Amino acid sequence: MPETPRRPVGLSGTRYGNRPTMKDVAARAGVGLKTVSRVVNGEPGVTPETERRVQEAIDALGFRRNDSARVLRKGRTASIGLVLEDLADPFYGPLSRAVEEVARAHGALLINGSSAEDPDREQELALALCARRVDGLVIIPAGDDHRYLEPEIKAGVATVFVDRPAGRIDADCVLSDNFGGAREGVAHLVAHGHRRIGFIGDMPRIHTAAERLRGYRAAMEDAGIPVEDAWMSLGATDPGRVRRAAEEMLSGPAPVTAVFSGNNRVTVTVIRVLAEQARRVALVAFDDLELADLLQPGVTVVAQDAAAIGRTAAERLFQQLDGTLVAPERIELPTRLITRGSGELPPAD
Amino acid sequence: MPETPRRPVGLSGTRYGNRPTMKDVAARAGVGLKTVSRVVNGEPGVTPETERRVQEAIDALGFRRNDSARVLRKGRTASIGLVLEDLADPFYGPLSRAVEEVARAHGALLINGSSAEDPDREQELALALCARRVDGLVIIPAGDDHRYLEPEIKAGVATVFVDRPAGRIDADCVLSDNFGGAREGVAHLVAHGHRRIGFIGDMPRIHTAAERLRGYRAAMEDAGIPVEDAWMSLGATDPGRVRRAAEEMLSGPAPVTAVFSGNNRVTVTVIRVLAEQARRVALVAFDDLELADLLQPGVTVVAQDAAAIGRTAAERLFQQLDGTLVAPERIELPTRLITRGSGELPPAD
DNA sequence: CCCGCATCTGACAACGTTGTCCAGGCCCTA
DNA sequence: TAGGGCCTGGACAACGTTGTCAGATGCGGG
Repeated sequence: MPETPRRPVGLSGTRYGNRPTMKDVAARAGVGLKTVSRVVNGEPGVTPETERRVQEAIDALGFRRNDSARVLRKGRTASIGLVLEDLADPFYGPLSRAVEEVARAHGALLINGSSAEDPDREQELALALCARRVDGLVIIPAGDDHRYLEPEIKAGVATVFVDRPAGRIDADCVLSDNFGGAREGVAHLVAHGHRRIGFIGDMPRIHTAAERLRGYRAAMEDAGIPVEDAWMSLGATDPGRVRRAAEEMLSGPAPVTAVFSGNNRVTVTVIRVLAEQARRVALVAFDDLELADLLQPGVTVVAQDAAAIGRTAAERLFQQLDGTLVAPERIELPTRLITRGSGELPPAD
Repeated sequence: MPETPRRPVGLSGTRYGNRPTMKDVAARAGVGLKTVSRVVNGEPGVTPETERRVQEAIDALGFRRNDSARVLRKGRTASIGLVLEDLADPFYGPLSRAVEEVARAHGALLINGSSAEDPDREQELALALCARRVDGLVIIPAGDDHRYLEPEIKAGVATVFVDRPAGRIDADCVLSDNFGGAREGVAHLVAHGHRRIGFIGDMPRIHTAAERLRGYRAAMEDAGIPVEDAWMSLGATDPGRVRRAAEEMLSGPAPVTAVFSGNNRVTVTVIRVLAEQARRVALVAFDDLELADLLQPGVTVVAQDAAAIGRTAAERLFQQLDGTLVAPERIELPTRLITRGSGELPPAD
């Protein structure tokens, strides 16, 4: 994605086009303004004859109700905002879709934006959405301080954090069991005889990355294996860096015999590197991949259910709006270990 | 994605929360309404001292400008709508992200919705977006009649169709060269000695599917190969159907020796089926896949550049809004044949 | 024939912002 | 010191809709 010049989110320029309003319709139909409103909204108390005249005028003028004005009057926008990291990431597509589906079921539209993992951009987006008066906000946090949302939440904007917890405020959040999933995945490798197990993850300032790392450490400790620094790579997930990290831990006198990959972006690079190795290196990856079962060997993964996460978050959001909920809660969804071969390879010393 | 109950897109319920308005800020700062507006919008003509007082009041009250009201007044929403088929589809993620990026560069937000390939839902969504007075609309059509948009376009809503052309109206559209790409892909198989080549595509009522089929036929005709009905499957792309179709054309006395797969959903199933076959069957697939190069053999694909398509469409949309454009145009973006092995397999008769 | 009631309709204010325009105060100059 | 111009600030209308409320109309019964 190319860097595009930034311009503050806001309005500019002049009015485009000229649309008929209810007033125009009323004039044409020879009725009052409110009668048009009644017809448009299907309210009772309009004679069939009057309704027909109004409907005709509507059709003739191509009138369409202006929901902006409606929003202003009613105070609700019937739209929710979704701030995520990158819509192009295969993990967020299904998540976003699930949120949209729930929103749709509640008659709401979805506005979304990508933070590109930039806390400032996350804040800018979230506040822009609040300025639009979205009824609720689903946020996949990039930053770790969300106090800027306090006035919004106080003002009634329903808010659910997803994938990573909110920072420095008390709010609903829906997470995967990153710790448990990673621990299970690494334990799986241990169970297949591995002791020198590498971990390649994202920057630990990202909650999921930190939790998965913690899971890795826990599993190793459970197995009584002291972890060596050379086995861990915690940093950016660009292919170059991951490749170097992988190659490094696969070389030397005591190379790792298995790798635990911390997320889907890391995984694709790791798979490439492993495919180039002479010896077979075991792999368990966090996040599922579309063709994981067709590779040789199939990739054993710790799968998150992105759709379930999105659905849960959105449902909770609307529960907040319904007033069903009282206290913020932290919901952790389980992960699922799917064995396909790569995680069951024995150590090749 | 589970089917969710439908509810018409619209507003309901009562106002949530109570937010401070400019009036409140003005009262607290002891200034006039318009002065607050000036400060909020960074307009000139306010003494530093007054500005400070206003800013204090804003911070104290947690005021945030209500963009709904602003929209109503200014007539522009600084938001564009994107109607696509399914956000969870890996082809649309990058496309959506590219549109968002361009929108962001123009200070606009992106509202998007999935049509789920349902024409009614497409229309419902598009009109809901128009009611929100989006400045522009990027549509990946599900239906083939878009006359319902005529009043909107006349009223000044910029509109660009993507991936498939508009139906029965004259509008900008940005497409891949589906015909050329498919023709090239099939010709590639012919060049490697194949004559019995299967085609598994989507329903021909979908423009891209029809074009790719046309490309297939053209390439076969170029090669002087009469196409047999048994070699073609044109229907839904659910795994079951695709699997049956593939297995059918791979059996019998004169099975196909190569398959051209019409889109990414078809491809994943076809790959599975081919992997189960005793003999090696060549494959060229329309649409690239994330791990295509890591499979055995690597999958030869005709790749579309989803990001470029999205970017082009969005840029054209904003050109419409700038008044730079005059007549609707049809833009076709080239595809790219990427050889990775599966398309270069010789026929195994 | 008139009253009461039910039904239908429309005038008007309000939502929160921005654009227009004018008032008042200040400073500078004659 | 009076007059003119400039700068700051505010009153008011307007954007297009919906909620409130009261007026108009029609009909049946007393």
